[in-house]
Amino acid sequence: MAQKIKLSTIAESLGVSTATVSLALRDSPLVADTTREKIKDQARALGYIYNRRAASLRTSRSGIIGVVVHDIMNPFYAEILRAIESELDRNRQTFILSNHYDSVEKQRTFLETLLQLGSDGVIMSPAIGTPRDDLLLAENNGMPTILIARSVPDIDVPTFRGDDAYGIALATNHLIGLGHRVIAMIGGTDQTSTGRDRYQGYVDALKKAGIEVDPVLRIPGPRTKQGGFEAAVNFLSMPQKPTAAVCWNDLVAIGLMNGIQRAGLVPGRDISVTGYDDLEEASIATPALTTVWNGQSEVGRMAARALLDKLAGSHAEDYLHLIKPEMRIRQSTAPLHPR
Amino acid sequence: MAQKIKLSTIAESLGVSTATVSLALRDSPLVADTTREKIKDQARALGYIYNRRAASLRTSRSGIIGVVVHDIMNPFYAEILRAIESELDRNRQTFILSNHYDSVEKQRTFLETLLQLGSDGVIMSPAIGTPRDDLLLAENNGMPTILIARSVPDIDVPTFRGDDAYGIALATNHLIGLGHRVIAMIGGTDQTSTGRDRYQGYVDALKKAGIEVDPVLRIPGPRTKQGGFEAAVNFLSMPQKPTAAVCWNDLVAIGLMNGIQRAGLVPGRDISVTGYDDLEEASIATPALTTVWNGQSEVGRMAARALLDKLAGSHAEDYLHLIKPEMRIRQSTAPLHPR
DNA sequence: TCTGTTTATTTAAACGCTTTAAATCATGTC
DNA sequence: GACATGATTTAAAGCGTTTAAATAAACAGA
Repeated sequence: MAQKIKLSTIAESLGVSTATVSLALRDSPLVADTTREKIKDQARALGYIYNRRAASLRTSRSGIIGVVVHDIMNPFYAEILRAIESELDRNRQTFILSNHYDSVEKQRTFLETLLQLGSDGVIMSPAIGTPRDDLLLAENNGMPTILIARSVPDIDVPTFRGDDAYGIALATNHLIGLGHRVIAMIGGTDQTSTGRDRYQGYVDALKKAGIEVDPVLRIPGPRTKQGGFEAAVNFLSMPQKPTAAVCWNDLVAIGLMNGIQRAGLVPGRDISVTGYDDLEEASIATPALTTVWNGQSEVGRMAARALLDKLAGSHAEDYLHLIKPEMRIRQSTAPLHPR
Repeated sequence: MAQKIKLSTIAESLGVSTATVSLALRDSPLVADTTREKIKDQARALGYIYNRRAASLRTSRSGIIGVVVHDIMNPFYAEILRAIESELDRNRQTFILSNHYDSVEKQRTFLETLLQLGSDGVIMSPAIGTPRDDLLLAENNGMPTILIARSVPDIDVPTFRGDDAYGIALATNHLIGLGHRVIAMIGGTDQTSTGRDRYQGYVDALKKAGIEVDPVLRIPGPRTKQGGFEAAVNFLSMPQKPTAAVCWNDLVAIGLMNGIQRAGLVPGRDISVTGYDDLEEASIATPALTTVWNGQSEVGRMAARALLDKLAGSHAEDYLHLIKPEMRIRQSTAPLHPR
């Protein structure tokens, strides 16, 4: 790198003004075709690198979109991110990613960073306990915000997520239909809207079937394989002897199945297990996991689309967008075994 | 947002110059304590947001570090990223992430974006087939580069990765020690340095034990669970009747074990399987996976550290840093069964 | 009171780009 | 040849920071 090539370097070498060069490189119709070609060739020849900071300082558009989720390592979010990435890529936006691990502080720090960088907008799955001010921090500073996966009551921010109550009811009804009566619900928390909705979906489905709801059968816990794995002991030693488990998500379900196998039982025969999300992994688990598709790809795609539209100036009127989950029946659930 | 608060807004409201404000906010000893306090209070009161683009335009330091890997959804990279994240966080650097999915074009586009944004440096696990020019694209434009996980021959760029040949030899020797003689190697490619090293480690271990190497026993394939799962059919129908498999990584091993179970056999009893990486998941798989720890956390931490040091001006002399893998023996391997 | 030092603050010039009004050029018409 | 018209090009004013150099203020020593 001999020396920094900038617009003026090109301009001087060609005897035109920087204005012309700037215009030419961005295909403005104001500059003559021949000039444009000459300029583009020269730019290439000199190895010109567009300086976005300078441009963005001038235009106050950065081409950067921030994305915050709980944990990108969690395949559920990873699948959403994949969809966001592909949509943003198509629109030549750079995206900056961060985990908040449900730390409100880490989330705020990240939002502040985005503000400092002049991010054009942000897509976030808010950390548990996010104060209202933080949620609006971006929006109030001119950075449009879209929520995904988790929603916040009474807030006018576009939100995209699966219909949890409906989805869990699908899974619960499936088990009830197979004859199960003692059904536990494993994993997750009741501190998020998602958590409350899911529990509600489970409760409603049981009630509608005339099955009494026993709060002891609700075993909250980490939303990970490890969490499901560790819940197995507790689950198997319950005096109520549940014959089936509705799990918070696929990870918990797979962990639970591993735990059940360790105990010498066969999931999908001795115990029925449902997952939630339908991760890529669900279909190759052993036994293949009966689960509920939670629309990750749709959530990601639609959220990104919504943000891009908003940036382009369009104004949507609806805030909450619920994606309808769908049942995926595989081998981890079976009719209640006569014992 | 009434109107943008900038340095000059604060300056005017306090009757000082913007220079003083700038200095004060960054704790320069050049400004008097009383003035500094006054300024900081005012900044907070007005809700001032530091404009990094402007600062970075001026200083040509952005505080941004780019990170490119094959696929952040792959837990192997995710574990590395976790370590990088925590190291960079500690040093208040923002990081921008991207997958290249082994597309040289996507990788180049990302590198160009980083250059445009004025990224301070880049940590990359180069895509298969990355041309030399691309590898040096960043470096040649003043953006220090660190390579991780994959290395490139004859190139003076600091590289951090596990010692693959040594690690795979560990796994292979472990199986040989258990009495296995027909050992397949499943998954992965021979197009990367990693691939060649791993195959070499496997071959060398076999040779050293006086076992003839049968190239048919090498089944390359995707480095995913799906890949391992699909390889099972092929693996189980081989005329050579392998009794053990050295897998490219844990994902392939877990997929393979799933496939073996589907066929009614029991991994860890009928067939011995080793993984590679020691992902969090390895220990909760059923059976718990015997594998080789590949130092993900170390690779990430050291790579980030090296980049930060380089940015701080220190000059390291060594280029290739090999992390020594370690054997983790669990239940997926067992002494050769008399049949 | 004057000079020299130290401390505190300000001035002014970048950093590299975009944008728009105004200037220049080329062309065609009468 | 004068003039209108349309096509190109350019000058200049920022965008919000940082920083070297200049200035001002305060203080001490003689």
